[in-house]
Amino acid sequence: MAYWLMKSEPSAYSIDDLKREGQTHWDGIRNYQARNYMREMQLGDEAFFYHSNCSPPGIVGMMKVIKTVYTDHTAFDPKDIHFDPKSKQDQPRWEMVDLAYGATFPNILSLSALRAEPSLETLVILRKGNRLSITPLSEGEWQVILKLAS
DNA sequence: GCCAACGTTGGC
DNA sequence: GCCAACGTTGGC
Repeated sequence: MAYWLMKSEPSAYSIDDLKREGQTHWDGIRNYQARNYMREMQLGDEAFFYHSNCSPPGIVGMMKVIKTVYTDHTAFDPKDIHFDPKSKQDQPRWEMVDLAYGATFPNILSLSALRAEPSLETLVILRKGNRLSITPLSEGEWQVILKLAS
């Protein structure tokens, strides 16, 4: 089973939103590498929910993959903020997965705390300027994150 | 295929 | 608001 890191701006969609709704479509991903990672996601995989572009940024909880990748229909909707005219009905360019709420950490695992952990120095989110909104985690990384979060 | 221009992300 | 990083686009 794999572990992932998935970012969202809480002003757009937060862990509290997910907790209230129980599950969600992870739509709006418009980055090829992130999409390709979603294609690798398997049922039962776990994902850490990272709040970005907020104060403080950090990992706030966990989710579980409950539906593997399928067409992101929001790309077809001209009124949707993530509309992409290059994604055609007969040849969709973008995809999404479904995730279920798992847990909210008792304390946010802040970016600064993650940075202070030497064993996480290669964690992709910590690389300055990295735009990837979805990244796979190595076993060493997710184990340390779980330990720090408990 | 190169590369400059441009847009987005996201921490600070 | 600033700015570094970096993905995307398009001319050639």
